[in-house]
Amino acid sequence: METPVETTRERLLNVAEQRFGEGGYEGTSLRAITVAAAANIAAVNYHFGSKEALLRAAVARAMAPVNTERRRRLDQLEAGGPPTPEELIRAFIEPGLELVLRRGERGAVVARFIGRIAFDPSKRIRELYATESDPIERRYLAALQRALPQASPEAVAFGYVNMLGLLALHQSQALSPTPGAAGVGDPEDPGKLAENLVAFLVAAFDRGLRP
Amino acid sequence: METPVETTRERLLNVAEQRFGEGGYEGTSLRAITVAAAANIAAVNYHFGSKEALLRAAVARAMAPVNTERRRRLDQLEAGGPPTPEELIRAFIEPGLELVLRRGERGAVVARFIGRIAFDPSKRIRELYATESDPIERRYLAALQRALPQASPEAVAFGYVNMLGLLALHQSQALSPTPGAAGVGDPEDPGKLAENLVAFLVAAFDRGLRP
DNA sequence: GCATAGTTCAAACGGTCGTTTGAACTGGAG
DNA sequence: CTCCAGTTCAAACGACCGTTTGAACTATGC
Repeated sequence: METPVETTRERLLNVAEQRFGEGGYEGTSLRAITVAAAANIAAVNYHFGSKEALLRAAVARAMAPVNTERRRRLDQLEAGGPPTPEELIRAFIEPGLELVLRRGERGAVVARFIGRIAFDPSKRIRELYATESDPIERRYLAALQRALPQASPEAVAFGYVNMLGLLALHQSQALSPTPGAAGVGDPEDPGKLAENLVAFLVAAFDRGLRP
Repeated sequence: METPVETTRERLLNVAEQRFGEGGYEGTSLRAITVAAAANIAAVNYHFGSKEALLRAAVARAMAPVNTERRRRLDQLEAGGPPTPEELIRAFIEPGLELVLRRGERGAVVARFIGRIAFDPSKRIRELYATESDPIERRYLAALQRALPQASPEAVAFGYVNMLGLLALHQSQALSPTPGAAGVGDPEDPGKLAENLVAFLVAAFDRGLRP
């Protein structure tokens, strides 16, 4: 087969999601990224325009498969009867965990990167993440509301924020064993983490949302 | 009464928790802090020794009343019969939300700061937060395990991490209206947020932890 | 008044930051 | 071979970073 040579652009994106996920946006310098990517310092501005544009491109590339899978599952669910809360929660959580965690080291790097971005309280980064995942999130919110007609819109939004936050938490802890909290980010069986998280959230949604 | 003049040291701590909470540790410069505190740039190194030491001092000061209140509640609970999961969750969440949110703007600033620190995936900052809250957290973990004897230690730790994460999430969103998720960080009634969060977590702990 | 410990100050230290420049290289099209 | 658009490169830009210095100020005890 032909040799799939990594372009400078791809190497920059790979290293960016590794370093940004590890040290955060402000805590990672372009020089650290370009050195690790075996690229010239000017390459970032040539290919992306700025440091922030590199972040934006990395977020878009990392989120694309997750969003695609979520859309696919949501389509499939809504094609059948009205989905249950559990089905919706599963369709949201699993693409975020399995899809990246099942891909070994590289997948965990992507997960940590996504989690850290989704997590970040900084205004600029929050907006960046929001624009990337806004449309699909609206669909989930609406579907959740239909599945939980007895809950107020505020309660559904509250549950959704919590689901998003917990997913980001466990994503950002990929590659972080956190020995105090055993079994959480168990790299041996990411599916188990997904099951635990889904069960936790289903219980909270079903009985923990005040009307 | 005597005029309670704020010392330079206090002003630095006040501004530090505001700016660190807003822009993160790496994203906030000592110059920005000292200017806002009407102090000389050298004041930080004189009073604290370094930027990181300033962060450490700010974390310690902000967490102290929360930890004290948690200890007090835990003592009180354990003086009576064996506490229920709900009582334990309440004793953990409420000091983190009410104690700071009930104090107006300043309290919200402290909450955001604590939440952001507890939230931060960076190694150095995680360790800093851990040393500050480790002893009391061990007590909570042990008490939770006793209150949930049917759950495995891994499951209890998983629930605990989620509780910690959701508290940090809502703390860090103090001062952030997040219009999409209405009612979440409602500054008008922080007690309501505490109630919602406790109910959410109690349901998850009671029925969402796999054995 | 004077010494002294505590605090503040302007100024500068060496380093690193994101970004820009213009020349050098690359590989395919004409 | 020539040309040229695309890419890489070393070098430098001004700005800002955390930290240090040593002198100046302040207030208290003698």
